Amino acid sequence: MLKPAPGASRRLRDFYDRLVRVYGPRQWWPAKTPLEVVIGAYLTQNTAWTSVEKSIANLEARGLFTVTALREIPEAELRVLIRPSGYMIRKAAAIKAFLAFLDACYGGSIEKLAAAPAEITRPQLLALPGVGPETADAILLYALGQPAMVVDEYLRRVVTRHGLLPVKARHAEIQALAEKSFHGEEAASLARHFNEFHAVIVETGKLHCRRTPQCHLCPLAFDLARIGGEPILS
DNA sequence: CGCCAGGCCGTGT
DNA sequence: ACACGGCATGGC
Repeated sequence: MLKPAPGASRRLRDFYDRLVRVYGPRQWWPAKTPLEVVIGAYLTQNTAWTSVEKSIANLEARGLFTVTALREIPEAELRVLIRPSGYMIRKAAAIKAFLAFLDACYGGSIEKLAAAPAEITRPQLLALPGVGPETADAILLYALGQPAMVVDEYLRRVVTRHGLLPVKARHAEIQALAEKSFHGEEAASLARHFNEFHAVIVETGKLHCRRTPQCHLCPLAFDLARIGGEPILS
């Protein structure tokens, strides 16, 4: 088991607090309805949000942001509409699989899905094709309102490059560290913090270069590293 | 042009 | 158990 560095959860909490002070609060997901959050969560996998917006506009124009409409549109047509956001074959199949699951297990109702406990729904989501931990937790948090911490590539870069966790750290370990950073919070405010954390991480994501192995060596990250006039994680 | 984007999955060690 | 390549498209 890879151990976090001493004080890692407190340092990550400080980082979060400072990010919110500068970039937040966002209380977030750029979508109008829970169903639109779900679709967006699939479409944005390894894809720029600007590309996702084109697909969403296509779906919107066809009135497809209802369970009924999405259920009825042929998969081949769905592919064409989501083409701008890439991986159209996989993503169309995955979205169709979600609708089938929603129909089979929750009567086609997002509300019923949201009412079920995450201990049940998270494994169900993870069993769907095209749903890994980030997509599952994004759906749980932003579409279903449940306290699930979303761990993405940007957060991974932050915690590993600033030495909070070893570079080998697994997804679950990063998630555990992030959740521990909010230890002692009221259950109700947990979802609000998780929402805000992922929101500001995405907001500043471009500052964590893909190539540069050390944040403090990256010119862009250097700006981020001085949030509030002092090093964020040192 | 080449790299990157709010991952996930199948395959080979 | 883990590393690695493929998946599609568009923006910069």
